[in-house]
Amino acid sequence: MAKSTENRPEKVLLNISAVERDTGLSKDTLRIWERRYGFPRPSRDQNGDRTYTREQVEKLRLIKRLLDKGHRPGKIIGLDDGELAELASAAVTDGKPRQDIEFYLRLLKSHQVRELRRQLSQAMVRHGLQRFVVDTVAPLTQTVGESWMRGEIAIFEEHLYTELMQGLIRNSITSLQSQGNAPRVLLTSLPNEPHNLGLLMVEAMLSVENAHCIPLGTETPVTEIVQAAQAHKAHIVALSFSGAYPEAKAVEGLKELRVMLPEPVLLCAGGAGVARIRRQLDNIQLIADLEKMCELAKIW
Amino acid sequence: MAKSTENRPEKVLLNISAVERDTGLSKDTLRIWERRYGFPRPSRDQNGDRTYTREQVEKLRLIKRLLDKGHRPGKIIGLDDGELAELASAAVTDGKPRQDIEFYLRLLKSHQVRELRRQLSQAMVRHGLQRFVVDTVAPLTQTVGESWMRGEIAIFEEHLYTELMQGLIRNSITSLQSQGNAPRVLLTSLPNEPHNLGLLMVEAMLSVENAHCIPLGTETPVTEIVQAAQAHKAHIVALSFSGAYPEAKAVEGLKELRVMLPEPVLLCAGGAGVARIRRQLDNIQLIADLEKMCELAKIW
DNA sequence: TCAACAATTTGTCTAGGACAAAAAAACACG
DNA sequence: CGTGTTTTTTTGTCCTAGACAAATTGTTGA
Repeated sequence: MAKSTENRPEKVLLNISAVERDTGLSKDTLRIWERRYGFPRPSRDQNGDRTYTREQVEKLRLIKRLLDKGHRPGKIIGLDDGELAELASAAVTDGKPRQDIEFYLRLLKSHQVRELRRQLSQAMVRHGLQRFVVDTVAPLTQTVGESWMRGEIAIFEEHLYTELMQGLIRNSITSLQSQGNAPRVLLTSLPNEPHNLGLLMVEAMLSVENAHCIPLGTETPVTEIVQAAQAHKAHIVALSFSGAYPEAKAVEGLKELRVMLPEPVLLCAGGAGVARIRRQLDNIQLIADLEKMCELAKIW
Repeated sequence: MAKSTENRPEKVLLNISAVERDTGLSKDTLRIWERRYGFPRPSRDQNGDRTYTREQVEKLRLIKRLLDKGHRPGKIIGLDDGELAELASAAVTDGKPRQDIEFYLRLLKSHQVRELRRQLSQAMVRHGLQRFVVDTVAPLTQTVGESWMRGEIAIFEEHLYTELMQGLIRNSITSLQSQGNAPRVLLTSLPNEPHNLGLLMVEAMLSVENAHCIPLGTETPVTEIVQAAQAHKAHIVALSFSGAYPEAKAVEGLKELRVMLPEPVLLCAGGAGVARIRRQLDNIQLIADLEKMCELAKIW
């Protein structure tokens, strides 16, 4: 049955299944890359099964991230580590540097989690939830993502950041319960879109505006979203798409949802994944930034 | 490239990739089941690719759940829907029915989210966080899962429940900050294990015991876990596995992690996914229930 | 400048064979 | 009658290698 990983004490080698798990690249893709581009070229164990080194997996992860940014496999899989790193750095946003953001990032990098939480918590109180989300959480999240790509912070640090931030925002939201004649907003993402932070930011913004949010978490199938909208008599359905989400899939999913949702329900989509979409979609609101979402809710 | 799901308005058929995603059964497994047992026998599209019906996917999901419960493929693939439903019902926990759990479940089914939150919140205050987690959250979560299996609640209702419960627990945790000489516990799950509720329960239990929890969220690659443990000088690394996680993968991942972690770090694994594992693993603590985890932390 | 068409790139699907690990069954022994 | 030990069966994952549609890029013509 399971062809388990061989545990050589010195050199830990991974089988194809483990690499799929750690990189998000399917076994089929790994095999065909090897056939076409000659990388990765794993050695074989005594059964003839592929065994990948740590270095190969690291490089694969970087490549995956660059693919998400729009690069093409054929162009970047032959590049050596230095050239890849260069590409990763090239993608940096050119906006003016923000001192506070840099400060938070330093705290994250030096693993001072408590201090980071304390500082962020203070900032939240000082500026109010909405400004905090727009001016701090959003840019900081983007900066963290970019730093990760440049290899300046590790995945686990990004995880830790996400978890910490979720805790902070969730905590403020619970104290905000909508009252009176509030619009009901269903919040979720489509399958294969696991990022929750964007949704949480929207929820925070809307909760301040006294909207009644119904968060379904991430990765809800289309049919289920429709059922949920019906069951909770939602006025608005809002979806989030991260930059890694394929544009075509997003459009496809949104159209499908629009057809299945009752006419009067407002369908919104936001996040870096829809910022790229140029053409208009009938009866679908593409939200450029968080504040626009609030205006929509206010109109109700 | 991507052979995307065909969206015929009338009959929605799924390709093998979508079925893998929705059932958790690998493509290889789906194909070999078809070859060996004759189920599922999908029809083919114009390209000769397998196309599965909703009914087939439903049955596969049920079978998957039964496998996780300990049944064997050869014995149960072949049974018709009625016999499977019978098995599923037979698998229901035989403990005495709990009135409160049933009550919460009714609230969830009737979409009275606010009332559900209010009631749960009250129960938490009344019994304290630890008892609440052990006596209410754990069994309720299990019941919700079982209800889903029997088709009694929808996926979106399960999503809503998870989201609500996460909010509740996270909220209580934030007020608990460890002090003094506390053991540092790293909490996360391996890639392909997205369930966060179990981790959150553990975090709640441990936080009450004044442990210093470092939650990394879900799906952290093995190498990152190792780095994180080092960076935060963790005394304990705790992983969570849901029932759907393949046993072989769990064992494989744990062994790999054990090899790479420094000797003195205690490695623990809990959740329904490890409850099945019988044989002992060297230097790996398999945790049967939440309270055991606390005892381990107390020893520190 | 933009649309239409052609070429290339890329990921996923197919088939069937092989085999190791796990589980079950059969067996031997006290 | 239990309890180790060995065989047999079950089961999932790996392999190779070919095919092809969808996405992307490049080219042509108005």
